Amino acid sequence: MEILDIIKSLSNETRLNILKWLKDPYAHFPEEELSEDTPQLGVCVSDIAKKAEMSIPTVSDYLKTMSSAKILIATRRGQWTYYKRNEQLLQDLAMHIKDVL
Amino acid sequence: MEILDIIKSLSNETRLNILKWLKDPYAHFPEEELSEDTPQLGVCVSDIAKKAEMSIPTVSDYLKTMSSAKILIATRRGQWTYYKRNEQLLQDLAMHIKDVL
DNA sequence: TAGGTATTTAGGTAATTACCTAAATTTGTG
DNA sequence: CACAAATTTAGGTAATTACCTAAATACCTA
Repeated sequence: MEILDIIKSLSNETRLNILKWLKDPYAHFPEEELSEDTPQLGVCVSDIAKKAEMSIPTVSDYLKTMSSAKILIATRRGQWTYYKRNEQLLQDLAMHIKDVL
Repeated sequence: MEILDIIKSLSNETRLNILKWLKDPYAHFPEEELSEDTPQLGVCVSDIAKKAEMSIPTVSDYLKTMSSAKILIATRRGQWTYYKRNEQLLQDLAMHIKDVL
């Protein structure tokens, strides 16, 4: 766990919001963008970009940064890339801050 | 707790190191820089700057940033400003990441 | 009050980050 | 294969952050 990369990937308001939205996609994305696979797969780049009101390339890069830091998990399915949270890493991060930092 | 400011104040390697050094000053600073007051007061700016091998103004600014985010607590004592960790806030941060983020 | 030490503030440059648009790539489909 | 949709990559500019030195301030003590 590269703590500095993880923290850096969280040090931006939009990225932090994305993380929160993905905690409960059903509460934050329109119904027609969700499916039964949403819990397993997460949400695709363009839907997240729309929610963030930012350009797709910017958000694509944010998501890539966050998955490099292992905060998000990417799944390519056809032409779509879905991103979901890495709950395990977030719990590890909390424990690390609690005990190590 | 302004989570974004807290995370930003941790998103730099030197600032992260300072936080760790202050967790146990006796393990990280030379004996002659420590006293019986160290646990209550923390360590002064110039000693931290020396340890970080960076200029005093830079470190002074880092420490100010961190205490604005409430991660550190500053105590002015004569001509010295001592900084110690805010353990409560760090625990709150860990819980916030665990439960809210 | 004078002079010394610790710190902070001001002001600067270099590096990094935050975005964007345009172009390239990947994948599905007729 | 050609074309369309989703994404990524490239390449750019503006804003922010990371440092530094010099100057100003705060506080001590003779």
